Amino acid sequence: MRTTSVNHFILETLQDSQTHLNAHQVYEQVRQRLPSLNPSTVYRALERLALAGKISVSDMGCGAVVYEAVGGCRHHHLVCHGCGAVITLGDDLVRGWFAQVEAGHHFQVATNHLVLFGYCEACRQKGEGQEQSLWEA
Amino acid sequence: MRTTSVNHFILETLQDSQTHLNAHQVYEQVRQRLPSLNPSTVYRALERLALAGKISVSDMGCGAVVYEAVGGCRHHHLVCHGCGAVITLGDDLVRGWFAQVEAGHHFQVATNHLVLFGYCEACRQKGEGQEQSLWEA
DNA sequence: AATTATAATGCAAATAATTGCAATTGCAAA
DNA sequence: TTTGCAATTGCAATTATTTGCATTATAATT
Ligand SMILES: [Zn+2]
Ligand SMILES: [Zn+2]
Ligand SMILES: [Zn+2]
Ligand SMILES: [Zn+2]
Repeated sequence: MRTTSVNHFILETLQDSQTHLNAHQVYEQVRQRLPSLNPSTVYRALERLALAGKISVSDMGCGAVVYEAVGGCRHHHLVCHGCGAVITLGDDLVRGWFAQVEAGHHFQVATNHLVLFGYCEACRQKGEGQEQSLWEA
Repeated sequence: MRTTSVNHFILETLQDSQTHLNAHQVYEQVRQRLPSLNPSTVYRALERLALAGKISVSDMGCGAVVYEAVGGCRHHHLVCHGCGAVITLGDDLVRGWFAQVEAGHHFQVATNHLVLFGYCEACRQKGEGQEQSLWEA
C-alpha cells in the first residue's frame, strides 16, 4: 500500500472521530482537505485499509456499511434488532473464542470487529423478536 | 407475517437449493412461478423472512449478500480472504459461545449464520494476509 | 535526474439495495 | 359473506457500492 494522501487522511479521520462512520461521512470529511476527491476513490481506499487490518468494516444495520479505526483496544458489538441499541463487547471474550476456532480449523481469523444481532433485555420483555406466523412447521 | 405466495415461494426456493443464493438468484427462481414479480418485493420478503428467523442473511464476500434457509442443523462459516475458500463450522462450538455472550450481557443473540473472515492454511503459507506498509506504528 | 513498473485516481457506467407512495390483498371481525 | 384494517406489492426514484478504463502519481532502478 502506497503512502498516498487519501490513505493518510482517511485513516486520520477515522482515528480522530473514534466512532463508526459510513463511506459518505468519510468522503465528506476527507473532501475538506482534498476537494477533488472522488467517492469511488474513498471506497477503494477503505477496502485497502481494511485488508491491511487498519480499519474494520461492518454492517451494523444502519443502511450503509460503517468503518472504524482499529486501535489498541479492540472491541465488538451486540446490536438490537428491536430498538437499534448498540452494546459494546470487550475483546477478551471474543479473542479467546477466536483462538478456539483457529485451533480447531487451521484458520487464522482476521475479523477485527464482530457484530452480533439479537434483542436487548428491554425489547425482549416487550416481546420483540417473538414474531410467529401461520407457517410454523 | 402473512401467507403470501411470495413468502412461500422464496422459502421453498431456499430450502430446495440448500445453498447460499443472492437476491437476484432468488428473484430469478421465484419469477418462474410469479412472472410479474418485482425485485423490491423480493428484497422486502427476504428481510421479513430473515427477521422471522426462517432464513439467514450474510455477506460472504461475494459482492452481494447471500441468503440461506435455516434448517434443523445450523451452521456457520470461515471465509478466506486470500482464495475465497469457505469452511463450514458446526453450530455446537458457536452455540456454546453465544450462550456465554448472552449470559454476560442480558442479550438474546439472533445471529443464525455467523461468517468470520481470515486466512486458510494454504494462503497463510503463501504469505497472504501479511501485507505490511510504510505506515506501521 | 531520467526511466520504468505498478499502484492509485477520476470519471462514467453498471450493479446492489432501499424507500415513498398509491393500489392491492390477506385476514379477521362483524 | 361483507367490511375494514393493516400487511404486502409494483413501480419509480434514490441511495449505496462496484467496476472498467484511461490517466496520474509513487517508489524503486538505472
Ligand atoms: Zn465499534
Ligand atoms: Zn432493544
Ligand atoms: Zn451457510
Ligand atoms: Zn485461502
